[in-house]
Amino acid sequence: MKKKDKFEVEKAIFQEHIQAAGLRKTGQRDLILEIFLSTEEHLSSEDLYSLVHQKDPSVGNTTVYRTLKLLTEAGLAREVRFGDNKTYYEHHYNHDHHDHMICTECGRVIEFFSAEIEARQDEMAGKFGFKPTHHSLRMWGVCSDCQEMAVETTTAPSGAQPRVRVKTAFR
Amino acid sequence: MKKKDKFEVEKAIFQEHIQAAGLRKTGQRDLILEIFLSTEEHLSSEDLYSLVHQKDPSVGNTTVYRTLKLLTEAGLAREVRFGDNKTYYEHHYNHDHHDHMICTECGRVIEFFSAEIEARQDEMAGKFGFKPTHHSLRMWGVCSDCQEMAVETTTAPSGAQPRVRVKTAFR
DNA sequence: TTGATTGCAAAGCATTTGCATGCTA
DNA sequence: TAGCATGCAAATGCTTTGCAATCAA
Repeated sequence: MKKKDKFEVEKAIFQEHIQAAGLRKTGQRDLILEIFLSTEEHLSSEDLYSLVHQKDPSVGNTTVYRTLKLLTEAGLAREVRFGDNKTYYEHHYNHDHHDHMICTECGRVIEFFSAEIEARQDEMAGKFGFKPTHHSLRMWGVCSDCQEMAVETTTAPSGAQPRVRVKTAFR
Repeated sequence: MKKKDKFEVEKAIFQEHIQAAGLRKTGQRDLILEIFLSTEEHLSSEDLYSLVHQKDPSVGNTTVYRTLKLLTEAGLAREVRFGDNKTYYEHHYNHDHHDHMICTECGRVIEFFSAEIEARQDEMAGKFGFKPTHHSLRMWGVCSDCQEMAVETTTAPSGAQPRVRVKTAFR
């Protein structure tokens, strides 16, 4: 049996978006998409550009910007901002909605989700007759690792932590 | 009895901050603070600059930027971003913490507060051993006025709305 | 008098745009 | 072949910085 492409669904979505918009499939777009999908991190355009550049130095900066915008329109990527005046992109397709905690010491980003918070948000919107399309909740502070460092403890990270995906921005 | 300055407390705080940091009181800073305090809106540096410029055309753009930063440090102003890549400033002293709903049609900003959301946030942070210093919750969508416009109703805004302060950004 | 403050112009930075060339459909 | 895509350089837009002149303490 032929081995299936790990990202075939995402690629099909992109393909569909491309065609629906009367655009064209190109080697650059394919490469950028491939690398974006294989990187489970919050990437700035610059980050992605340097990864792409390693594989194919002929690809230009502008194309990465333009393609990221395309991926966002296609619903494959989502823009996020962490306060350093850069736009980061994260996977959007098949990824649950979540919010972010950003460590101001090390730049680590913790993704979390609270159904209760979401519910209260909708409730508040309803009170004002406001129809929300999307939202953004971010908390800045100090992550557990950086707190430990600050007090110079040697205690090993203890016990069962809640499930969390940790990523790093602020390169 | 002498009439008291409406903003004497804020001015005293600024004065104190100025002195504590070994800085100097100047006419420009006084004017900028005065105008900032008298404007109950979300102001970009450019907005504030043009207001200041009307009173005193000799004040420069840069000074407004620098002073807004100073006001933020002094705890009198708070930076907010609504997604148009500008930094807005709102009053911070003696103003309750709140979050924002931003109408993507007209730029109207609705301030709201939910103790429950705040509590859930702290709870989530606690789960991850994260010590939050501040946070930002924003919802984008369509405000009630713009929804009415969209469906071309002539119904007058009905009934008792929750207390809300409405401001406008995106000038 | 000393050193902070100011305004101007220039520089920064992330991102966008104009345009000639290249390439997909 | 038509016209979208690309890469480069230049342009943007907001914000910061360098610097000489000014001004507060």
